[in-house]
Amino acid sequence: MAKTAITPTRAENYPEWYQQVVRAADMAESSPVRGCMVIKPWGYALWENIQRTLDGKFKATGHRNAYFPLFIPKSFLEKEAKHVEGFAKECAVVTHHRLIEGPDGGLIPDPEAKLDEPLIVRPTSEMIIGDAFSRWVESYRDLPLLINQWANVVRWELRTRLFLRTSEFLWQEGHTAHATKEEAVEETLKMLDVYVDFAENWMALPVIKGKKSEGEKFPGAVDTYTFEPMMQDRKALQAGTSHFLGQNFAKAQEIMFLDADGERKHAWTTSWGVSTRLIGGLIMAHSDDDGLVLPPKLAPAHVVILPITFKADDPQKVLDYCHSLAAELRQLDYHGRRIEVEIDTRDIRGGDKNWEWVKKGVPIRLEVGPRDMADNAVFMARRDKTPKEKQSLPRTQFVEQVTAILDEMQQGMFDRAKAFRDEHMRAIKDKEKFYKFFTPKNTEQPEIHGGFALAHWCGDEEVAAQVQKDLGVTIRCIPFTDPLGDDSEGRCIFTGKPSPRRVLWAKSY
RNA sequence: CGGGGUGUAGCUCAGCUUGGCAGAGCGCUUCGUUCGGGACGAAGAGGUCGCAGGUUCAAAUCCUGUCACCCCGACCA
Repeated sequence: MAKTAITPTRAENYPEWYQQVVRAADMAESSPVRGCMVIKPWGYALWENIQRTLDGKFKATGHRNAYFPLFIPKSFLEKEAKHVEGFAKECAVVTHHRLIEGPDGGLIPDPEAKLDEPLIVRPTSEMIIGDAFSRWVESYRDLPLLINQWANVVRWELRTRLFLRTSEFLWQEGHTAHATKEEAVEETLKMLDVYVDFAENWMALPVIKGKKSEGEKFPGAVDTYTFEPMMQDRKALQAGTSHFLGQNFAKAQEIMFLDADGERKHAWTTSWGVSTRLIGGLIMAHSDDDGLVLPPKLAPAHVVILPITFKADDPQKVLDYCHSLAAELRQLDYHGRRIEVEIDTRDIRGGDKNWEWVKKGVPIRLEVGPRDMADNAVFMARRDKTPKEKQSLPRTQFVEQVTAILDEMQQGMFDRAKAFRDEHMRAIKDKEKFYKFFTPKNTEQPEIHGGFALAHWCGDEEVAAQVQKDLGVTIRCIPFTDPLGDDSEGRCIFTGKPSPRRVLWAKSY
C-alpha cells in the first residue's frame, strides 16, 4: 500500500505530482486537440465558484458584463504595433469558411471560399472591444465605460500544461475607458486590489503585488501590475495582471470624446484579467501528497457524507439520517452561498470512496453509520488533517460549528502558504549569493530549490536578460512595498549602480 | 520551435536487441466470503500494439515518414 495517495510525491517529481493531482481529483484531462484540455465537472465547478465570486466583485465596483466576437479581423490587430508584435507569433488564423471533399476523400478548405481578410481567433480582446468603444464613446458623459467579458481565448503556446498554460483557456477580461489618466490609473490599481483580495481571502493564496518591469509588461501597455503567489516548488506564478494602457489603444483605435471644456480628447484605457490558470495556482500552492486541497470558500462541495449502511439492520434509516443531516446543513449560509453537501451512496468499497474524496480535496468528510445514528452524532475527517485522523462529534454540535470549522481551515491554508513563502523568501545583497540561491545542488535532476529573492536592481533590462539566461530567473515584480520591510534605496547587486528599491526575483511558470 | 524521452487493454507498463498465436499488475463485470474502511477467492469482458507507407512467406518488433504526449530550454496568463 502506498504511503501517499499521489505517486510521485512533490519532493520526488513535482511536475509529475501536479499532473497526478489533477487526474486523481478528476478535474481535467488533455483532449485530442493539441494543447487544449477538457475541464471535467469537478474542475469546472471550481471555476464556476471562482467566476461567481469575481463576477460579484466586478459588479460591486460598477462593471457590466458584455460579450464580443471570438474572431478579430487581422487589420484590427495590426493597428497597435507593440501589441501585434507581442501576439503575432501565437495566433490561430481562420482563412476559409467552407470545406470540400479533397482528392484523397478527406476534407480540405475550399479554395473558392477563401476569406478576403483572415480572421484571428482572439488571443485577447483589446482591439475588438476598443473598436466598439470607439463607437460607444462620444462625450465625457459616456465615461467611464466599465466593461467585463467572460470568454475563451486562444494563444498557440508551444508548451502546455493543464490549467497552467493551455492553447485555449477561459478567463475574464475587463476593459475600461476613462476621461483622465488619474482615473484610469486608479481603476488599474483598484482592479489589482480586487484580484489580490480574491487571491488572499478566497483562494487562501498570499501574494506579492507590484509593477512589472519594462521587459515583462503587456505588449502595448504603459504599466502592467501583477500579483504573484509562491508555489510549493518555490516558483512564482503570475496569477493575473492589470494594465494601464495609457492612450496607446485609444490612439490606435480613435476612442475619443468631447470633454466638458469643448476639446476632443483620446480616452485613457485599462484592461485586466485572470484565467483558469488560477486553478493551477490553487492546486500547486495548497495540494499535498494525498491530492487536491480546496479552500472551503471555493470548494464545489464543503461536506461529503459517506453513509455506512452495509451492516445496518435498516440501511434506509441510515440514509434518511444522512439526508436529514444534509438538508439541515444546506440551510446554512457560508460566505454568500449555502453549505454544499454531497451524499455518496455509490455501491463501492468504503475505503476507496473515502480516498476518492480525499483526492478531490473536499474540506470535510462525514462517515455516518448506525452507531453515529444511535448516538445522534457524526464521524468527521478534515482535509487539513491526516486521512486517518477522525473525530466523533454530536450532530448538533457539528451543525453549529461547521462554518467555523471551514473558516478555520480556510485561514489555516492561508497561514500555511504564507509561512511556506516567508520561509523561502529572502533579501540577497550580492551576486554570488544570488546565483547560489538559484542554482540547484543536483544539476542533473534539480531538487526543489531557490524561492523569492529581493535584491536591488539598477533597472537595466540587459542585466535582467543576462540573469534570465544564466539562471532562468526573472523579475516577477517591483513590489509596492517591500515584503521584508526594507523600502530603502541601494545599489544594484549586479552592476553596483544606484537602485531605487529592491525588486522580486524568482523562477516562474 | 531546439535538445531529450515515450506511444502496446480504462491506468501503469513488459515484450522489440535476435520478426513467428498480443502479455502482466491494477481497474472493470458477475458470484461468494469480508468490511467503520484503500480486502480475499473464483469466473469473465476488454487491444486492427499512435497513424501512414515500405521490407518480408510473416511486423508490436526492422526501415521511412508523420502525429501526439511528457521533461529541459526559448516564448507566454
